[in-house]
Amino acid sequence: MTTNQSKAPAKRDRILDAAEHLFAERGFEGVTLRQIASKAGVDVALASYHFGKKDELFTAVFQRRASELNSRRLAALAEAKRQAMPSTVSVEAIISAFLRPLEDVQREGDSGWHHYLALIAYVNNHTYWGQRLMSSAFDQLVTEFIGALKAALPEAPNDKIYWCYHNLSGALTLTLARTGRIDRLSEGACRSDDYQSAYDQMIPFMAAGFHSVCKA
Amino acid sequence: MTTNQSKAPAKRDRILDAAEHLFAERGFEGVTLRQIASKAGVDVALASYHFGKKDELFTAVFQRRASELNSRRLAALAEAKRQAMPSTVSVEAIISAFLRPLEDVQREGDSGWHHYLALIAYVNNHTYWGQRLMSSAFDQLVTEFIGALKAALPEAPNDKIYWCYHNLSGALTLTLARTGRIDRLSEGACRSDDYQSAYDQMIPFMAAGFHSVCKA
DNA sequence: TTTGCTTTTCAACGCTCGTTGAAATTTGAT
DNA sequence: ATCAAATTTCAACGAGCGTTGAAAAGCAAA
Repeated sequence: MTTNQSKAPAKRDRILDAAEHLFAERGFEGVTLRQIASKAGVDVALASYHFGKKDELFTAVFQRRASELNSRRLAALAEAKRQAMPSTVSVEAIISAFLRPLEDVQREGDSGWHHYLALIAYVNNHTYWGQRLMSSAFDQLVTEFIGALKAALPEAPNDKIYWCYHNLSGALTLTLARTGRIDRLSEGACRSDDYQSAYDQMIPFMAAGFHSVCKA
Repeated sequence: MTTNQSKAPAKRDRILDAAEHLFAERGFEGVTLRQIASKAGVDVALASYHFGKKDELFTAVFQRRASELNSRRLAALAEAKRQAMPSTVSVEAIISAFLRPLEDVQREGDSGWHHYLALIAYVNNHTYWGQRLMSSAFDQLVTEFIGALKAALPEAPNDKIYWCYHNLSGALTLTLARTGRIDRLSEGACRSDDYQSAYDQMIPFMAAGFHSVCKA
């Protein structure tokens, strides 16, 4: 029951990995514990033993990587502030610090991060889970970035900042979902899994949007 | 079996309404046919009689309002083109023609459109349903708007146009999902159901983004 | 090797699911 | 009023669900 240290059983993590993959692909109700256990090579009862109810497993999956992602994004924001010294950091640099860590973990990491980011997309668009999980995992981080944006756009009305962040969050969420729709619409000119191109254009796009809306 | 005309049984439509509401709120697997039938005040077997399998009911719900929405958006685009004559229509006017009809149906209509737009958000972020339903319902319309954007931005690279549309689509999708997240983040300064404010800022935001990315 | 504790499996429970065939009811044309 | 067709309900099916208590296996200290 204590947080296992040196001798962590591998099966517990394999359940988290399998659940991460399947929840991201098919959502909470679209996956059964038996499918998760089967993918993890484990008896179905083991998931209940380690995590309790199904929704507690879902929560555990979601929170597993949240703090590391927050650390990376905060580090990127701090680095942007350091580089901008002594002036204030630009909107473009803030957005870059918000997005590039996602590209990083997706590139370097195993497929776990890949599925985790798709899971964020699922949760962020989901009323029930979004209310419960997004706030506890990411509100503090988002508030930090919003504060930086307010400093970079001192004359912006308060609500405009949040609406602009909403635009950024929505575009990002659709990117993370990787539905393949842009691939079909563009007849192959764009690919859902081409994160670099996605962020290369998204950063100047969103910066221009912020400046356009937040000037008055 | 023929498409019923003058004397349509009301229960068939009540099933569609109930399914629309519940599918939009909880997704395909998050809703049972018994819940739908109960909400419609109807026996559970009636859904199968009218629509066949559960996924055929889902498809019927999604396609019911698609063509009217397409008509409204196409009319708005045609009107924008007419007003711009003899010059070409602006990016901002194109985006407005894409978004404002959504605001219109949500304002005038019964709650059916309200739930339907949330259902679009669900489908658009869903890999399985998105692949199947979005294309058949909306690809033709989107291609029409993309063509207008290409005409308004003649020097824009092809892939940049699609990525910009992707940003627009993502922000719109999160708006339609109405998760309430922006309400909490902004501590009430913004409201998820304030469509007018959402579109008022989204239109200039996206127009500035398009111009910024699609110039080279 | 024994002992105690954690991890894992086994077997089963009570429930709800989507679907269906047949019966009952409603409807509309004659 | 009759009758055939469409609609709606009824009752039940087999399957799969999440969850659980007890048994089995693994493991580390003595």
